[in-house]
Amino acid sequence: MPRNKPQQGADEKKAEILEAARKLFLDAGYEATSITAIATAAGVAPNTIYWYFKDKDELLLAVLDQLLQENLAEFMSVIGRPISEQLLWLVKKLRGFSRLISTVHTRIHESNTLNQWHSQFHITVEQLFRQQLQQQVTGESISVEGRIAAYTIEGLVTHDIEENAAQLTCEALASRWVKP
Amino acid sequence: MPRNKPQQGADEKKAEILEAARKLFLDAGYEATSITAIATAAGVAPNTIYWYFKDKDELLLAVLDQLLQENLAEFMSVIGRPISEQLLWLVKKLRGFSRLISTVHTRIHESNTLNQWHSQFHITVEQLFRQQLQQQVTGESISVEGRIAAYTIEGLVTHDIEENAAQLTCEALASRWVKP
DNA sequence: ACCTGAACACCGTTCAAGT
DNA sequence: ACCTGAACACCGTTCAAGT
Repeated sequence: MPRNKPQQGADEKKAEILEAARKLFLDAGYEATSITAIATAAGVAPNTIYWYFKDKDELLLAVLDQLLQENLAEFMSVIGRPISEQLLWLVKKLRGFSRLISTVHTRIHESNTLNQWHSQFHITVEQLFRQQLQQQVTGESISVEGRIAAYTIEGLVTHDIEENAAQLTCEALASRWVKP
Repeated sequence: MPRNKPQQGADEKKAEILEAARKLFLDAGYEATSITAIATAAGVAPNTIYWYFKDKDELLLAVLDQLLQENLAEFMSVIGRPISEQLLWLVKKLRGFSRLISTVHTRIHESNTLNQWHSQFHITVEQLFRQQLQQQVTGESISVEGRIAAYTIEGLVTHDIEENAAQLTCEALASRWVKP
């Protein structure tokens, strides 16, 4: 005997908590954002959050999933352009999440689920690179080139250097892949 | 009128605290290590630590300084070898500190002194690369190549992939810098 | 099913007091 | 100068109790 109206407003509440967490995580960073702060912003008691999310890490995971989904779609639209432009676009885009990216790398060692998410993320990203490098690079070095690109971009993002230097670096990366 | 014996055993105590912190930070990570745990390992009361160090970040800084000094000297001895070997040596060496490296990147946003230390560290490292690339790469791209190398190594270290993949990546990096 | 008040164990840090 | 007991404000999380 199924319930047709399980609860109205419940999913909305969860969305509100997630939205509050997202804003605070991006603005102040994961570490500096307390559960209490999220609860206050969402208009609930702190422990209410634990009805919707297992713990603070699962809240982070939900935010990451949301950000990934949004920006992956956006990235697809830029895929036709020259590779150096794609790379620079990625760097600029990811700059907004640099704090969170560092947090993920740190919390990998404390949260197993976050570790899995991160691995899956890199697999996804490197597959994207692979597709583009397929016609430009000899077979055996594709995975290596993908890694160099991924790590360099990660470095450019998390070490926020000047925009000009980032552009030069992206061009240098792309120039590696022109066919002889 | 100078004191000749300012206090005996005082510097030793500080060294003991530092040693305890270093071991715990490397074994369990900075975040998972409480001041109380360090104090217990050093045989003092938790608040005693604050007589020797301003806060937990300054303790981290002291550990980093110590590790840097030791391993910089060690690195000098490998400087004659082929570049790809140097890179792989670096990766293997830094693997032992990967947790701490991630922590530094995260805490940059919370601690100003740590931020300064990190900037200075990258300047030092890139200067080392620059010296070696000087004879192999055209002048204008030296800083870019140094950055790619530094970030790739950082990625190899913090994403602990298989040793073989790391080696291939180091060789690919080095092969970029052979003179035509 | 959904939400909360109260409590728990812990955290980094401070302060007044001891020697 | 060096060290500590006690306290402070806070943290993420749990639990019994309410609706």
